[in-house]
Amino acid sequence: MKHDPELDSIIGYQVQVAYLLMTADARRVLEPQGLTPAKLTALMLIRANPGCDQSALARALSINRSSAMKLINGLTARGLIERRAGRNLRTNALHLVPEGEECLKAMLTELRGSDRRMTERLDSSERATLTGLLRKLGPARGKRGQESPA
Amino acid sequence: MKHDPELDSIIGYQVQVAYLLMTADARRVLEPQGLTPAKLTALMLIRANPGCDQSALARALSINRSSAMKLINGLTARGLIERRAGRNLRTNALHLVPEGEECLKAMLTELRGSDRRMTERLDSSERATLTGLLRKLGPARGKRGQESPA
DNA sequence: TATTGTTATACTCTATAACTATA
DNA sequence: TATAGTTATAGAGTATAACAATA
Repeated sequence: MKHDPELDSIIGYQVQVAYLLMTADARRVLEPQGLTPAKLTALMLIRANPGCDQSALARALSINRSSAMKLINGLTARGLIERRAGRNLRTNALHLVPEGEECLKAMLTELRGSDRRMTERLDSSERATLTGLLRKLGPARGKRGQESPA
Repeated sequence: MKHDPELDSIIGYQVQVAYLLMTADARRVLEPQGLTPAKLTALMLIRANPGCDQSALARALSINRSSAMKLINGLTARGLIERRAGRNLRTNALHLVPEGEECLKAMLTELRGSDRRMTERLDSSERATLTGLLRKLGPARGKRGQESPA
């Protein structure tokens, strides 16, 4: 199958190709533990914000409350996190349980290994340049033009 | 919600953040036409390979035949492509219809506009550097180490 | 035998809408 | 009133398994 060269001039397409390449290997190493990048991100957020409630987690993940429910139910059923009593009677406080802490640490080690393999053709200067340029993506803010970052 | 700084050292995470940022705007501009990045990619492949069969398209998109069926059914129902008689009696030949050509051109214009907005903080030298570095991602090949790019 | 298109079925992730208890 | 958690339901997108027709 031929590939349309018109796509090569679209940065977003190049980013997508890179993303699919990187995420495929990340998913491969997380799979034995039944985790996905999204679930790992949730665990990281809970570790960084112990006691957070479900709605805050949902907002941080850009998903809605009911989607977060399924995610949290799954992580709870897997024995990685638990719901404790929250600040008041209508909120839950999310916490990693010890097995969740261990699992997360192990998965981060795997993920770093994957990341190292997938970036081994870049030297440390190139890595810094790449992450710097990636962070400059997104609409220019602060300009007096039309504001859209709603 | 705090964000774990450990993620910042993982290139794959930075790529994912950039991907989500870019794809969100791309989806926004494609949505009025009922298209997604995946559907647009399918249209591009069919345009670049007129008369290709469904299985070849599926392989190019890294999805299986039955997933490709749904995709092709959707694009056909939307009046963008059609199945014609193929090289033999068991293959279909996929082609864009005139409305599909027009729609694709319009969507590519929208997509380039989105891409320009999302990369406006990069000058042309930085864009070239970014795409060059993105293309260097992936496991090193050609080394005499363990071959895994199966 | 292997491949193409197809259908049936199921799983994951996401969403909306509505309900309840609480604030 | 507004918010947190929950449940039911639905829609994409993907997959596997099986089948008929054809190569």
